[in-house]
Amino acid sequence: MPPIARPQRADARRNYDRLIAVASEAVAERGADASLDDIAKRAGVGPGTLYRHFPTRQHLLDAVFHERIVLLRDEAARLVEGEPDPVAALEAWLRAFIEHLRRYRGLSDALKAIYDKDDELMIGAHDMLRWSVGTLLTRAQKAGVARTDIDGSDLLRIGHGAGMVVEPGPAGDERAERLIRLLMDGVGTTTKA
Amino acid sequence: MPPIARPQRADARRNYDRLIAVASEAVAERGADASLDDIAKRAGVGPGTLYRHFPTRQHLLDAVFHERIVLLRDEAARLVEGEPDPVAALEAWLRAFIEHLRRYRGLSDALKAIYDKDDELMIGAHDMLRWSVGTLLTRAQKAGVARTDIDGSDLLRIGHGAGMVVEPGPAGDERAERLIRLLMDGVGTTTKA
DNA sequence: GGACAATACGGAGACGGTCTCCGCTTAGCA
DNA sequence: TGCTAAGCGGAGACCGTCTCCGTATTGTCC
Repeated sequence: MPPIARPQRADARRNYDRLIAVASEAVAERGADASLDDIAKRAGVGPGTLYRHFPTRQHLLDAVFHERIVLLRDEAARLVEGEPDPVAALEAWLRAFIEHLRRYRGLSDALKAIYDKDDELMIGAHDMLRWSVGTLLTRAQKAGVARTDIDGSDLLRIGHGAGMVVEPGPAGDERAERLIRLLMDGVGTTTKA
Repeated sequence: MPPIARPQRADARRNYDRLIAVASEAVAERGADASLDDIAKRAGVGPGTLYRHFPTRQHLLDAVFHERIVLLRDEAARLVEGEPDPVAALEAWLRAFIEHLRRYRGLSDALKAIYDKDDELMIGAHDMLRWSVGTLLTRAQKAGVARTDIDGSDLLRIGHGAGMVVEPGPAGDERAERLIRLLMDGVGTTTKA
């Protein structure tokens, strides 16, 4: 799936951005099966416009996914900057990551695919995630408060698994919290060499 | 979602069983979105018949899910009987479990739901899974070769996460193997108190 | 600011999957 | 063999997907 270039004309760009924003809501509300015609309608454009910008549902989902990952990277950057405790920072980011997975459940296939796909969007997402978790984990490891026999990829994958297994909404909040504590437990140096 | 009683008349029962068998194939091949009319056609019945037995797609998926879980329980029983090494038995079952998840990817939502749903089918599935993993794990724990601070539920959940994160087909085989080894590593008594 | 490409829009409609309704068929029983 | 309850199945309404192409808008050049 080749990446779709960002459109040039002002009206096109406006519609493009709007579609992503509306789709983002729709995916959170109704999952990956949200009606595309409905998304187009809510964005105030015709179906033709949606399909020109995003030839398949997957293109649209990928774009939404990318947008959410940007937010997660920003969160990581903020934590590196503003949270001096490396463990607290890592935990906060993992919490945000798992929240993302629970809320945008329909996007978890996209996350699974970042390892394989090779278009610009997905490579970008992969890099951002690696940077986020890598930076936070390395910092904790250098401070001697995280075991050194795991890497960002491990943490990402296990966080992914955890996020997918916990239902969204308040119903799963407590279980999510338990899993996060378990994970952080496993990351700490006190647990294992 | 109330459970659907198994039909009584011979022809109805024949169609019911056939639909599940065909649906099972279809889900493995095309995922949870497989066309229901197509499943009906492949089973040699009209769509009306399918929808009478399984009012919603979820009913059909649940039935297929239940059938697969029966097989996993049988596998556990066989291992308890025929594999004297408790660790090897547990590992073999986990491998089968993860294989199931990779192959019947579309059923993972059903697995997630067994904790909440309260119809007969799902309670049965939950019990069978708990029995399977519980029996194998307890045996290993009693033999002193598995840590005692985890229970079947933990193992089920973590196996679930692992199975969902690895792509199906030969492409993911190696990664699946790595995760299984990691899991078994974590289960062993050498690792943790 | 007018005119002209180039770019983009949008909705009618074909297509395919979902699900229902109800007239017809069959199994099982006496 | 005849009766009746149970079950069958397909026509068709409905809804979401996606395309095609006539129309509209943008940006540019003078």
